[in-house]
Amino acid sequence: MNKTLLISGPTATGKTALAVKLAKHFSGEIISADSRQIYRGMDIGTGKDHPKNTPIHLIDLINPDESFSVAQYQVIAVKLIKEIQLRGKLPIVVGGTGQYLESLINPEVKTFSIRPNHLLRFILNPLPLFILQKVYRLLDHQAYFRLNNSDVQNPHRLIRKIEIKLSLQKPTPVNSKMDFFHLSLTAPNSYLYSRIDKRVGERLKSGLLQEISHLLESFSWFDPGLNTLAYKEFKSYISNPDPSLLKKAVDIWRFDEHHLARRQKTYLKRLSPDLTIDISHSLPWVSLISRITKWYNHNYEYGTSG
RNA sequence: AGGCCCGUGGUGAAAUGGUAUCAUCGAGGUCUCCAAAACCUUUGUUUAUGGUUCGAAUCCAUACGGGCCUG
Repeated sequence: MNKTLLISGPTATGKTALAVKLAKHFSGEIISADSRQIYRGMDIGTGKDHPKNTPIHLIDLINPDESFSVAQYQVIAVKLIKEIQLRGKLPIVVGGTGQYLESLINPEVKTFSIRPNHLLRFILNPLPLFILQKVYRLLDHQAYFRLNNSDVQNPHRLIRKIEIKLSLQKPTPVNSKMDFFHLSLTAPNSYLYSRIDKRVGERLKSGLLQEISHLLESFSWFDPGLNTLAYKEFKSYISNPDPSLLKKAVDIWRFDEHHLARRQKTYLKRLSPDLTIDISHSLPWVSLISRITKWYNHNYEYGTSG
């Protein structure tokens, strides 16, 4: 049994609620693929509004002053998926972090195994873009000219590419062969935006600002966790609680959420889901269940290329 | 009603009479260790009608819209 159900979708599409229902129906266990819900204590802003009686794996893994990466996620998630499958249950991966999902769908890519070189990053970080371009061009002339217009101007991506090029490690892929069913939720932008705006108001009311103040007792704005939507926008307001700054912060937060939803949509489109459901229409529950059941019961032992 | 200001993309601003620019929103995209990150591309503008001028967002007139002051 190597079946794994994937539920993706931009923010505010109700992925978790659907996952909980499907977990009951198929006797599954939920695994989060969310790069922000891994932070402990960041609950309201990242939307950890999960039902208490349903356990969710891979949330609350680290403190806001620690950093985490896809490479780590990939290793932990693959291991966990296998464990759940051995227990005879269906792993249901739920999340909106496209890169995390992609690391499970395409595990054969090897560069994740090349570890970060913090000294190198420290040296390269302050350098201007054109120097980074020059360095990478010297290291790998052909690859440099194959870069697209977006990547060639992206310092982070250039630094990572230089790091890989200079690494002495031998790249090794993660071993994982799985049968995924990728269900993706979506909706028109205007529909998502109004849901987001409503949710923003609710999160403020449920005490987001108190959560931020509480976090700041132990952590700082420089910590990676606090550089997150729903938190970073309040930096200036927290240091100077002026009502006009609050309104500004909330507006920017809303726009950041809209922007996020759009980027998530483009990323998830690229992953070509097996089934995409528009949540602005009513959910076709019966046909959805039968579709998943069909996949779940189908045996791939012979006759398919895998 | 009179007087004085002001009208530039959806929003906020810039432009000695000389190619209307920038930010933001909006839209599309890139992607295998910051990914809720970082980066790229892009639609859209001088309130209207006249006038002066080789040339008007800019100067003038009128209308319309807004603000402030006075009654």
